[in-house]
Order: sequence, then structure tokens, then C-alpha cells
Amino acid sequence: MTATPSPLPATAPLPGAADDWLRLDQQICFNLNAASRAFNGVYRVVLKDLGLTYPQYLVMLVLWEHGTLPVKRLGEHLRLDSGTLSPLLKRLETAGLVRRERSARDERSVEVRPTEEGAALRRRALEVPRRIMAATGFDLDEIRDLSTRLHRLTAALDTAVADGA
Amino acid sequence: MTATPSPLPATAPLPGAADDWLRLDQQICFNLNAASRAFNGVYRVVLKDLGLTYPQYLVMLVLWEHGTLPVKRLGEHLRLDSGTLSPLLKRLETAGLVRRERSARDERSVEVRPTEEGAALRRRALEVPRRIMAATGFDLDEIRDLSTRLHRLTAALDTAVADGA
DNA sequence: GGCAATTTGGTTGCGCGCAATTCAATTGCG
DNA sequence: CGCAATTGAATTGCGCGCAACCAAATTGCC
Repeated sequence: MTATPSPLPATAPLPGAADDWLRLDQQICFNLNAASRAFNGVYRVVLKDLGLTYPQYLVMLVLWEHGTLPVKRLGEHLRLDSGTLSPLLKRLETAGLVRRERSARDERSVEVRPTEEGAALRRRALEVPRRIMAATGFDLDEIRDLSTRLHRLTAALDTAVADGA
Repeated sequence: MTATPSPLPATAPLPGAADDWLRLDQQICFNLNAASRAFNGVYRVVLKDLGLTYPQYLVMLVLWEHGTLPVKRLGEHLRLDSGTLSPLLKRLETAGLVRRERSARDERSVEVRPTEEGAALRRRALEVPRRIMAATGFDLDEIRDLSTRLHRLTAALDTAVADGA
């Protein structure tokens, strides 16, 4: 059984005060969550040819842009920690797209670099953004605006968590 | 090791044409993904007292609003399938918040209803939305606007996937 | 009635995402 | 120098999210 493409509308009949809060609350984050998963679904289709998952694609994007990076830096770019990255990078290495080696200068650090094959994959990835954009049906300005708001939102939320609530 | 609260800025030095696309692409969905995870982090903190994860909270929201629902309907509201809901509901049942029983009219269907304890939890959940809103630092209108856009986005993406790309 | 197609949930398998723990290397402080 | 504190990765454990597959009940068509 698969998820229904169009969920029931999030609106409900009774506008009781407390109920309103609980429903609005649902819309705030639920819609964000749903959009994120919907994006994931599109990427799943588009990235299938490349043999990448969406998080793996993000890692390759960063590596294509920066060349070689220690796991730590990669995690800072992607907002991910080693608990997520270590197994993911191991899979990318098994797939032959990436190499990992301990830094000579600092034996704690592990440098991640794209292989020849990984670097070559970049060419085929160039068409991905256009296909994703097409799937959204949004124009560039709207996407940019949304992006900016979401970035602000993430920053605010991270700050709130760091401050303990 | 935990994720760094403030990731490096997603901007990069060289504005080459193709690179631009790949970086913008990253911003579109990456920011959405990051915001979704950041929200999850805030909910994790706020919901700890209630003993709920965020997806479990969403299920309880729907049940509080609608009373009793078959798994199918629950999935339509939440955009989730049985592969996700079955184990989740089993955990909620183990926690004593929910009961599941086969429908008498249609033996295929499983009706999910909140228990006394599950219904009682609603009172304690009433303060959650306010705390989340506070963490975002956004005002109601902005949240509503964002919600609407994201809803449109989700619909467009789901349609695109259904149409095979 | 009888049989195929559909519907509904459940199960399995895999890949994140993240907290918590562990371990080695490095840094810093006396 | 010597030792505690810090840092960087890896590992473990658990809960989604989803595809793929399965079983049972129901519906529909003849």
C-alpha cells in the first residue's frame, strides 16, 4: 500500500478556540514536513538514474563544489552529524563514488574526496535541478523567497533548541 | 557528536552558470529539508514531556479531532501509508494511548480510537502549539502564508511524481 | 454462485536522522 | 613534561518513511 498523493484537506468544520490552535499548529509544521517528503519523492524518481538517494546527492553536491573535505566540514554544510554521515559515506565509498582516508596532519580527521567516477557523475547531475524546478511549478523568484524564509525559520528553530526550548 | 546548529552559509564564491544551478538547487530543497528537521528538533524537546514523537503527535492530533478512524483515513490525513502507520500505531497502543480493533462491518478495516488516557493527553498537548510558535519567532500571518505556499508545493510535487517525473 | 480484481493492513528491508556512547588523537594548562 | 579536557569519527539503538510484497476480506462482473 502506498501513500495517497492528495491527502484530505487540513481544514476542519469546527472553529473552536483551542481546536483552532491544535489544527493551525498541524498546518505549520505538517505542511513543511509533507513538502519535505514530497520533495524527497520527486528526487527519488529523478535521482534513480544516478543511483543516489537525496542525502547522498547532497553530499556529492558539496564535494563537487569543495573538492575534498573532512567529515566534520561536510556535516557543517549539511547540518548532519557523523552518526548519519559515517554509514552514508561508507555506502558512497562502496559505490565507488568517494574515497575516505585519515588525514596525515590530524589522525582524528577523515578526508572525503570524490573519485574519478564520482567527479564524472557531476555531468549527469547537471540536469537534475531543472527537472526538480519543473516539478514544483514555481518560478525562480518564488523559490528563492521561500528558500530565504525557510533559512530564517531553521536558524530561529535551531537557536530555540540551543536555548533549551 | 551532534549536528552544528548553524551550518555554513550555502553561498559559494564562484558564480559559474552550471555551478549556480547546482547550488540554487541545493538551497531550494535543502532549506526545506533542514527546516523540517529543525522543527523536528523543537518538537522533540517540547513533546518529551508527553512521551510522544512528532509523527505520533500528528496521529494523536487527527484522532483528537476526528475520534475514531480506520488506518486508511488516518493515512490520508497524514500522507502516510500502512508501512509507516502500522508499527507506529502498535507503539501508541503499547503506550496505552490508542486501541485498534477490526471493524465488524468490514473485516479488512482496522479502527483506531484514542483510549481514556489518550484522550486525556489532549489537555497537556494544548500548550504545545504556543511553544512551537514562540520558537519560530514568526507571526501568525507569516506562518499561515508559508503554510499555504508549502501546501501548494506539496500538491505540485505529488502531481509531478504521479505523472512519472 | 464463482472467480478475478480491488481494497485494506501487515511485514520486511533499507536508508536516513539523531541521541548516546566509545575510542583515539590532539590540545591546553599546570 | 604529564594529565585532563576537548575534538573528530565511528558505532549502537530506535523511530520513522517508503517500496515491495503478502494475506485476507470485499466487490464486481459473468
